Amino acid sequence: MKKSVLNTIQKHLEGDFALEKPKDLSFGHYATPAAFSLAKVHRKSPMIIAEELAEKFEDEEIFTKVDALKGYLNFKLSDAFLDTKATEAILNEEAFAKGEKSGTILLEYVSANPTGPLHIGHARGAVFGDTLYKIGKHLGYDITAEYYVNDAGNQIRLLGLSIFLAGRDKFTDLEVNWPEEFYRGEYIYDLAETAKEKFGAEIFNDENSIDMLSDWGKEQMLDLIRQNLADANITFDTFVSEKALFEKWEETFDKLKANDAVYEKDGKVWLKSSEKGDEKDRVIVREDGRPTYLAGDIIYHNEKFERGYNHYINIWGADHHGYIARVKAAVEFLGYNPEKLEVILSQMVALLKGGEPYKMSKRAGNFILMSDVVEEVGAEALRFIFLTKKSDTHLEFDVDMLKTEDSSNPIYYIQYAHARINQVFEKAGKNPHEVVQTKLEDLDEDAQNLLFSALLLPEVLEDAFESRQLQKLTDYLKSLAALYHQFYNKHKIVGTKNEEKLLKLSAMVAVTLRTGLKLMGIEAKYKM
RNA sequence: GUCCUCGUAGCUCAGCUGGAUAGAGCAUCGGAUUCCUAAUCCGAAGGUCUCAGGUUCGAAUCCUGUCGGGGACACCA
Repeated sequence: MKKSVLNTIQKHLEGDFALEKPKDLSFGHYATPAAFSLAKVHRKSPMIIAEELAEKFEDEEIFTKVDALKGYLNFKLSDAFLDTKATEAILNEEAFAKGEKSGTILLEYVSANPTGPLHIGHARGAVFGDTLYKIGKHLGYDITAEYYVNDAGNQIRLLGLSIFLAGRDKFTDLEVNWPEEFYRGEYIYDLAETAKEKFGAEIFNDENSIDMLSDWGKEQMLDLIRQNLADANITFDTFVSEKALFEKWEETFDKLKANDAVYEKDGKVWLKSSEKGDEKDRVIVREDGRPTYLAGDIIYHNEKFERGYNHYINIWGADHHGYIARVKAAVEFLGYNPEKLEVILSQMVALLKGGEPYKMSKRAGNFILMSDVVEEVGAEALRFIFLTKKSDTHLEFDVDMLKTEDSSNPIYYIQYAHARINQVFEKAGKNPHEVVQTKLEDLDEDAQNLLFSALLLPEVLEDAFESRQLQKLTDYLKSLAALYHQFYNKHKIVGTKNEEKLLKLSAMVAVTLRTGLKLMGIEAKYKM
């Protein structure tokens, strides 16, 4: 819709101009302040320029009215144009708001260490990533959703050790010397219990079983993580193992050396990241020859770029902020364009319950499990609440609020609008396809505004995706639902002389709500 | 200390590539149901957009600074 408008305006207006929403829909559907900037060039008043411009649009069919007001140029779309768009959408719902974008994107998100279940902070990145994925695909991008499994390094051994000690504590009489660092939390004891059933309690007598428990525990945790994700309607295309990637370390290291990216000092190997915008150089191989975590990420990003995507998006926790510069530096040293790598930070989530704050900690046992929250409020409410806020701002919400089934819970508000529409059709004894050929003409202002709003989904989706601000979609759906509720309260539909028109209008609203919800991983309700 | 972020209604937040009278939800108060679901709607009240400068036709929006909250500054992942 916006595209048609832009094309038409371009016929009469040269150069760049901003197309925006008028303050008030009664002014028109679209507006441009172009006359203000032209005023400078032509040394004429913006009012006069706007009026001259308005006249040029008199013969355009998609507009019924183009007028100048206080220097703004306001465009009002014709009923026939809006009707055509609505008819297309209702007849071919699957294609509604689909875009024609092209290009491949590798989207990496969650990538939580397989050392424990997902917590509420992971859930935010997961929901954001999954929704970005769904919307991007709808717009036409070829996107791959990838999970980077950190299955190498200390933390996996720590997992094995933690299980081992928990088993020793629970199933043997041996004394347990708890080290400074280990994984706490009930799930470790659950794992020890399962391990006992599977391997026998005697494994807890032998420290040699720690390695085995590490590998086994990691697999268990990955299964659990996959399950946590699936419970929130989140799936991935690919899982990439850090451990497996280390086979390519020599090869990647040689490439860095060939590109003069590293040097040796104090027995360690350093990446010259400060040459590429990082604060300082970073160690990538320790004195004892073990590569650091950064080395793993360098291999991974080299491998990612070898796969040849057009664009790369990583969704990281906000605590990884300082990590961006060094990874980008590495990418550049590897001979790739670091601008193709985009990092989206997902900020902390503060969870409240009954107004009391929860404190989260990843290592300690008192973090809030994603699965607990999903169980408590449902996957859909969780997804929705995470999507109502920008990913890079702190989010605070109270689980008690999400448990209520009234207007303080925004998802019910939208669902209710959708269910209402279905109810109206039931009362009328018709279905959308029976009324789709009715022409939407001579609508009153309320109906026209509602129709226009329902047709905005394509541009909202594009805006939300390109700006990575998915709250634009939730905001839009909330306001569309509000418009429908208002309309419903004000205008009777069933049994009126405008019944067919208003049913078609309702059907259009339902298509938009349903499509928008679907892209957020939420199924529209037909009855409540 | 350096860097990054945020600061808008009582609360949680939109708005920020400069543009028309700064918005929503919640909470508060008042009202609407013989009529398609009142899980809704209508109305009222609520603001020095942290503060101070600057840029210009125009600043919540951009710049500088200030104060306040949060975060990052590993050979841990």
